[in-house]
Amino acid sequence: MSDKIRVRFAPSPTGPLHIGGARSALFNWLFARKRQGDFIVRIEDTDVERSNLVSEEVILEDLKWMGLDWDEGIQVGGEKGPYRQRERLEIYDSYWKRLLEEGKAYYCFCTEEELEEERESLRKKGEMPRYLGKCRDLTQAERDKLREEGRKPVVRFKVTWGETITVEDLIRGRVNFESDGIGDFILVRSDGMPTYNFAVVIDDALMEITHVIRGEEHLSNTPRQMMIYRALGFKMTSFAHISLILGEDRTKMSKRHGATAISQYRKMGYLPEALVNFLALLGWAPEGEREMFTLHELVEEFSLERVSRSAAVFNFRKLNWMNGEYIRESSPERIRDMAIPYLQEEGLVDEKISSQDYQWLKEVIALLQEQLEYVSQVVTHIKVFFGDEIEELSPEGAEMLEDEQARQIVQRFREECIQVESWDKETIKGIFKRIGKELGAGGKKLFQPVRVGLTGTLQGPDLQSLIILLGREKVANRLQNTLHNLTKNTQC
RNA sequence: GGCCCCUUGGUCAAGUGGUUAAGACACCGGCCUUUCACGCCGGUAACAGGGGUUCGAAUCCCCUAGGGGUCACCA
Repeated sequence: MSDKIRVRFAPSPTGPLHIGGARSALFNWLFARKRQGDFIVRIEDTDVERSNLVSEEVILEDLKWMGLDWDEGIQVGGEKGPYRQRERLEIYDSYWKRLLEEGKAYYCFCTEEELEEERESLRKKGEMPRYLGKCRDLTQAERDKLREEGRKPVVRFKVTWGETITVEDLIRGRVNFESDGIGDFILVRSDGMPTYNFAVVIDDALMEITHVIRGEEHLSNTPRQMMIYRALGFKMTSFAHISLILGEDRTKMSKRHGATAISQYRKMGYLPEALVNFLALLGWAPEGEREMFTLHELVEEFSLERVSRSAAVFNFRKLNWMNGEYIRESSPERIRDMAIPYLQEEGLVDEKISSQDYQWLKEVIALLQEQLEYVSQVVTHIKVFFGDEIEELSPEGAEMLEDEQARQIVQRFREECIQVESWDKETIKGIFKRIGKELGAGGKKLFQPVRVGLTGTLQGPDLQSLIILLGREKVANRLQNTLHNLTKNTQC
């Protein structure tokens, strides 16, 4: 045994990996990597009703997608396994039996109704609803009798009253709790399954976890867990409770605030490094003013001391900005490859892409990528590159083409396009030059009519690049169609 | 309701007794550009309130208010 730091991420596989869990995992991972410690992933699946293997898979995939790896745990193994709580049942058994023998725990036969009644009356008195220990002093005979009646007992921890439990939290400092406010809590359910508070202690202690870094919602559970550590004579771990992530209405982030699952961001085409960078900045701040960091750089910068105590609102706009930054820095090839599935889904490109189209797409993406916030947006931006007709003539565009000269420019531009021998930037430039000279137009007056004729709007990607990538045929067809529709409309 | 945590601009946040109270997103303005976007430059905007302590408080203490979490045979 060494003084090596060991931290863990212990999700319960009852759904996808959420923003909050992802950030907890990230902070644990960063802490481990920074301090050359071990990062362990354990599955907390004692909730038989809700746990499922699919969720487990999804969570693990999302962690990997974020770039997090683990030294020990599920899938990779290790000496302190197994790493799925359902496979550790015998281990828990030995510990709760020991507590029972030492008189530190006891069987409780109370029914759900009895408990609810007790809670309700305490609530009415303005006290903390909790179990007051009714079954603490049951005799063996009484227990046998209740068992014969068919009651299935739970095992409760016997809380010592009149005690102050102090959590030395690495982020929050000292936090005191009175044991009188904590009722005898359940260690083992009537079906023999350990509860979270019990299993988590056994696992953290046996896996020699040195630092428990988790969400603030666990802070009030900590005194219970500390009591178990003590009762069993385990070495206490350090605790660090990170603040919650809130939605825009300042309540705990949930589905109604928008996308909360990591997989949703992945599906929308967010880059993992952007999401990770953004998450790192929620509740933690680096030393300088820089805020773009790779995972590797985050490891260098990270420290628990700079984790903030207050809750943070998840700001989608900033995430989008940051993701856009990462998209702009990415190679067109990468963004293209990410974009293809969305384009296929829209039917814009074939399932099987020719190498020519593949190349073409790269150039199109290179033009588009600066305005993307996330990759799936590509399907709307890329529409201008498809079809022989413009999607829709905008009012501003229509107004522009009311001008006689503008229409002439479009007409002439089309004619030149058809006649010209080659199809490259120089050629297109030459056409514009010629027409400009011929009709005495330049700048906006020269370029915008063509843009409108080609796209229907006043804005879009660089015009010359657009023309090249559209190809001669589409350019000619679109301009003709636009002109045709225009005259048709004016005649009516 | 009891217990616990939190409180710097709309949002993320720096700040740890003396600062013109950083920076980023968003917003507004300007520049660049054939347009949009990108980029660049600039601007609006904050210490929840009240008491102390101190020569001096965003920073330390107390109270109030507000927000959040938690009180399960869920984690």
